[in-house]
Amino acid sequence: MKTGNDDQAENLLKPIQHDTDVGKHHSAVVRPIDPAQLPRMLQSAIGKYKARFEAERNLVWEGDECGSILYVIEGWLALYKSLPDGGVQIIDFALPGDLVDPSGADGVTASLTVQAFTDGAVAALPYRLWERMLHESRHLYALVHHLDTARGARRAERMLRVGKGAAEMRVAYALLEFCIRIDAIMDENTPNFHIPITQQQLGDFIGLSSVHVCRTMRRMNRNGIIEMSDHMLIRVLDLKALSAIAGVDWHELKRDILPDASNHSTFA
Amino acid sequence: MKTGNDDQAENLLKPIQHDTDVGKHHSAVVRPIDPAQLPRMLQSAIGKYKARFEAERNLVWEGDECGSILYVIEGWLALYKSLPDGGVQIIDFALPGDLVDPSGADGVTASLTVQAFTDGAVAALPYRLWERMLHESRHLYALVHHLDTARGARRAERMLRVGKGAAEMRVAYALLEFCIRIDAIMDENTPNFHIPITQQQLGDFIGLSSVHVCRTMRRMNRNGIIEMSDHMLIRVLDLKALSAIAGVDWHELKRDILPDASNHSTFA
DNA sequence: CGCCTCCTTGACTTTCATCAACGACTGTGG
DNA sequence: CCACAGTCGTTGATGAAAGTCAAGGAGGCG
Repeated sequence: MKTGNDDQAENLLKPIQHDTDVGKHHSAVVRPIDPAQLPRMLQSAIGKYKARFEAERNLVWEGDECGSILYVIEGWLALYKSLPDGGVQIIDFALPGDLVDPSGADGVTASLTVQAFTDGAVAALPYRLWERMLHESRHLYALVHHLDTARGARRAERMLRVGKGAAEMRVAYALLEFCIRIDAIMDENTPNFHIPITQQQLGDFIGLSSVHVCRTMRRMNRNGIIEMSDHMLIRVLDLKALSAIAGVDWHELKRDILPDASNHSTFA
Repeated sequence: MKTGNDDQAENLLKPIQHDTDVGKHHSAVVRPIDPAQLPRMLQSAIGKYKARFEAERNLVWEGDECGSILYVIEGWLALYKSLPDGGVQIIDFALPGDLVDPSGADGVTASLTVQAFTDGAVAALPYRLWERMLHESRHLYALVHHLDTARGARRAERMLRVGKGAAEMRVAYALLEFCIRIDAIMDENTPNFHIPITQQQLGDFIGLSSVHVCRTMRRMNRNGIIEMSDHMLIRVLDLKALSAIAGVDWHELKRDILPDASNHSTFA
């Protein structure tokens, strides 16, 4: 970006921090920030507000009123927006353990559509209840904030590639993102996972046509980087090459986008 | 997206809501959610942690450790990420009154770079302090959540257009987003505003080359839709046409992305 | 005045979308 | 068990949209 003073510039934040208050990042964690604890913490609310859904069902429509947070218990949800001309962009996927707040700035109107890509179940927690729960449990609040941060980083990472990356990079990145999020089975470092989406939908996720997604994946296949079978059962043969194409370092990416107990330093 | 049952499908959420708890969206607002109150609420913290910066200064670097939230007091900040090959994507701009949390999922590593585009000032509030403040004031928490939601909707709206929109749409949308965010002076419904960025940077914001941004804006100019002068002093002559190109309804867009006292229904 | 950054325009190239056709597979109903 | 329709993935041909390269012009600033 703007150049000319990168050398002389210091991280502005460092000098600002008043060490008495900051406490740096000492590792004295009070309670671990582990999203896996969410289901236990939400147990009673989940019991009360649980609802099953079927694949292809829309749970929320862009523009509708919406009074609840969704906690995904099981299944894949797609969050998407559409253009007047019919174009669709999937903003994000919500996987089990994720929270979805569809509302926009007014707090009641959904700013995107939430569609089920598989059968599954959610707990639809009313905003009022949710706000109360967050306020009553600092630990819950910390967990949720952790998920928020991870989601933000994930979307930013994708926006970078949709905005500035070529088709290969977009596809490679998307595969790695899935890979990390679903914690793919690593068989001798060759991730192996299934994603319940079509190439068309993958295209809607990364801003490509289905045809171009197909071509790109085939090329990666021919180059021995990935293997596909049976409707998006992916096997990453060459994780290094795929990461290189995606412009990603596997560990850095995990650190940035994976909400996980082993991946959080807290200041609390 | 997937079709075939849109007609029969109901908004899943409605039946789930237990009305006793939901309370719908009754307009009995306890305290208005007004971001303009933030400076007052943060007064003492701002006083303690305020720091000035100059244009082109980087406040945070992607990958660095980072222990503070930034509250923007004055000036424009750009949040961007870069690719190994040098490509840059501006994820968002932070304007006065906005909050910036640069950290990724691990809570301490910045997932993006924060650069000043103008002179200005921030308050860099240490995470610990920030968390405590949020927990102690439900009202502050609600305000911050309001800002979060607006930011999310704003980024989703942009992602939709970067992913699926042509150059004209991306440019038109970006202009409208600026227009709304800076609350442009409306002279007989012709917004008039200055954005402190070059065409190159506008391109980095919406995934276009500077050359193409230029061409696109010139075309809009020739068509009598906008007027440009003096390095990005923009005058929107035909707001309707610009909105149509952007695929946006002015009021809906405001409702979705503008954090504002007049634009929030609360459940509290 | 000269330098520098930014905008502007033209010429050319590359990438990707679109259109179209076909094969593989799935489930369905006869 | 076999047509069948439907969806999805695959491939080729073609065209449009946007990137790149290059050169010039306008304004700001020392």
